[in-house]
Amino acid sequence: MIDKSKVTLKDIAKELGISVSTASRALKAHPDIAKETVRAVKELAEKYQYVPNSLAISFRKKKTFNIGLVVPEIVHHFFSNIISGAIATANQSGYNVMVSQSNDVLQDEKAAVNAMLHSGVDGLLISISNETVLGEHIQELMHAGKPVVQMDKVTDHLKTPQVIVDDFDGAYQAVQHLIQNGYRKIAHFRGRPIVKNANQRYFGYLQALKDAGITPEKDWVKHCVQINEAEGYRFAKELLEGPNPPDAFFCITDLVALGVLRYLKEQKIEVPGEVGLMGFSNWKLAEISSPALSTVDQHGYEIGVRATQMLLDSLAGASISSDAITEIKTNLVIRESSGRKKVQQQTQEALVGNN
Amino acid sequence: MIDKSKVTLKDIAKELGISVSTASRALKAHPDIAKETVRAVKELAEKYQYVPNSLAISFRKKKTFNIGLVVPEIVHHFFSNIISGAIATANQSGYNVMVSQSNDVLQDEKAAVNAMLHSGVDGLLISISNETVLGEHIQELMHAGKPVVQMDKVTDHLKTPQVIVDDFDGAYQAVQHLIQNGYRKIAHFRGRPIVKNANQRYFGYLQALKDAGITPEKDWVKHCVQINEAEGYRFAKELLEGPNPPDAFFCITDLVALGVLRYLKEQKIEVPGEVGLMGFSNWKLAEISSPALSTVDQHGYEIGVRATQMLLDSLAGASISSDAITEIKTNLVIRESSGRKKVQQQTQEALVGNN
DNA sequence: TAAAATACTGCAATCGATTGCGGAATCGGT
DNA sequence: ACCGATTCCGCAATCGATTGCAGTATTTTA
Repeated sequence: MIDKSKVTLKDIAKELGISVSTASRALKAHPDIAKETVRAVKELAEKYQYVPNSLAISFRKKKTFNIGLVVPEIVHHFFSNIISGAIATANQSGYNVMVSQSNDVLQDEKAAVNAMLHSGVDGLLISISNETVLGEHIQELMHAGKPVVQMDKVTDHLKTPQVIVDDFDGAYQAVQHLIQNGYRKIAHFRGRPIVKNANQRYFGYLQALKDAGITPEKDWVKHCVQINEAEGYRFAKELLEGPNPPDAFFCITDLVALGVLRYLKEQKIEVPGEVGLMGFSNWKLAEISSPALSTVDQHGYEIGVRATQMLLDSLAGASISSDAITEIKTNLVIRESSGRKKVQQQTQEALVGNN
Repeated sequence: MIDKSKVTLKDIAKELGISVSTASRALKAHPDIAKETVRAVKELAEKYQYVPNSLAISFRKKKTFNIGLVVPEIVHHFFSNIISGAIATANQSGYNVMVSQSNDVLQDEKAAVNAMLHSGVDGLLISISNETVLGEHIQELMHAGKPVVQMDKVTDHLKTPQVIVDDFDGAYQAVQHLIQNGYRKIAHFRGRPIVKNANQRYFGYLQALKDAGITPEKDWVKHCVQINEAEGYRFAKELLEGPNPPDAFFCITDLVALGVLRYLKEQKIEVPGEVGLMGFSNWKLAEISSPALSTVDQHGYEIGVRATQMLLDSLAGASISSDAITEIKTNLVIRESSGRKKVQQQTQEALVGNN
């Protein structure tokens, strides 16, 4: 019942009494081959459902039509979107995608990258772990002639094209939006300083304040150790119970923002109105929460698409300059949590000229 | 700078003035080879960082150490957990995983499965699309001698091992839990009847009612056309505005439950207390919502792990009976939304004997 | 000392498809 | 009838690693 026996060129050649080389050429209608022979070979190939052995092709051409994809976490809205976009794009061009994750652990990332190198991927898409700095393991792969494209979490130590989120601009817009809605005492719960994205968002936050003539308040910037809901809750409580409470929060991620929101709701603080809130990433969570969370969409799917296109182009022979940086613009997703601040006496004048 | 030139056995053999075959045997310390030769070869291999060409090995052994994984959706909490578990398990055994998605479209699934077949995976893990019935494309792969394991969304038309969620029991427990907390008028927003999982959950719901001596009410079972938040909202509104409102909702998925919750909050209906609510799947959403949503965890990661283990075993030569069904038990995640019903006169007697 | 056993090593085929090159057959031209 | 051109096809090498088998030393045994 089992039909392991795949038809090979040899089988076809033998049945037709011709050589394997002729059969091979006939299948691609080489001009050297008589039309009649071509016809006969193609007919038999059709009849036997001949499919060239891809392993043999890979071996000979030194090309597998597989690309590798390594991200810190698969179970993560943003990254799974990247994966989805990458796979869709790769599949369209006849490539398959091998996926692995680093769990933000350098050792795991090395293992994953090595596994991919040895399994013979043609190229690699990677979003590096928080622990990765130099990326020698990735260098090694590049030395083997495999093109690499970095996505989102990148390091400049690797001379590869990058497809990244414009975190700076995303943060800038988010904070600007809060300001335009009347909030001026804006806190920021940021990520770890070794993560470039976290810094960019922080800088965007600062710039937006600066451009609005607002002096940033050191105490309102908190470093999240964990990026989770509890952390948002903790810092919100700390600041709002303190002597100098802010009137808005811009959080590194939606999850943190929802922690803030939980505290605000517990304290029966009106959101929006008394306090404004912005997240980042546009998780499903943000859409469902109540009030619905305003946030910044990073277009993960598109990042996957663009990065894969670059990789495929470079695989197709295009010479992509190794310092090409593609910045994908974010867009503001304005829902409820960032709505207009209720005007009170002491802030009324601050609103003049804004809209 | 680029070092495409990989060292081959031939290089090593030439440098040592021995034959390729000797070099090959030396590397695996074949008893025929003199210790001295073995030493020399291993030393040189080390020096040149010789790595056997995996493409050549694959070609010769007809084995790629790649497995395929096809799910309906990558960007989905449950499936991305499956993927994560599968990859972790496969990697541990030196396998890489090629991932693709069907988008619940049969054509896409066929394309994905064919792509994997042709790229030479050793086996396949699949969660079929809603449109897949017979799965001839998967049959084809099985005929080519590739083992297949089905996960979660399965069809009995394919004679493969299955690793599935015990949806019946999960639903049973969820509904039982609502009953134990005093709810008796329990509605169910179910999924499409062609999806086996949806039916199992429905049957579990019915059984739990029956075992508690509750007669199911036809009108309280609604078929979700889309599995989304709006659908939950819509049906909740319809039932609660109707003449015979239920006092609890068991939903096919957390997302639908959150739609219900939104309506309940809008109507200032107390949750829990007046109305109890259970979701299914344990998305991140459920944890964050307020009140936090009680739900059923499906252990996606473990499903990925178990299915992959079966596939690897069968790849390692173990004969897995083709009708082996591994049912992964769910577990109840009791949070807030299913809390005890407030006792009112007309239902008080119904609670006697329950706890 | 010759024969047999032992210890090493290499030749060549194999996996399946591709391709440079040379050879055979047919045809046309003179 | 002979020679060059054209048409069509196959041999053999190649990719890199593996392995059955045969062959050559070297040592042991009788």
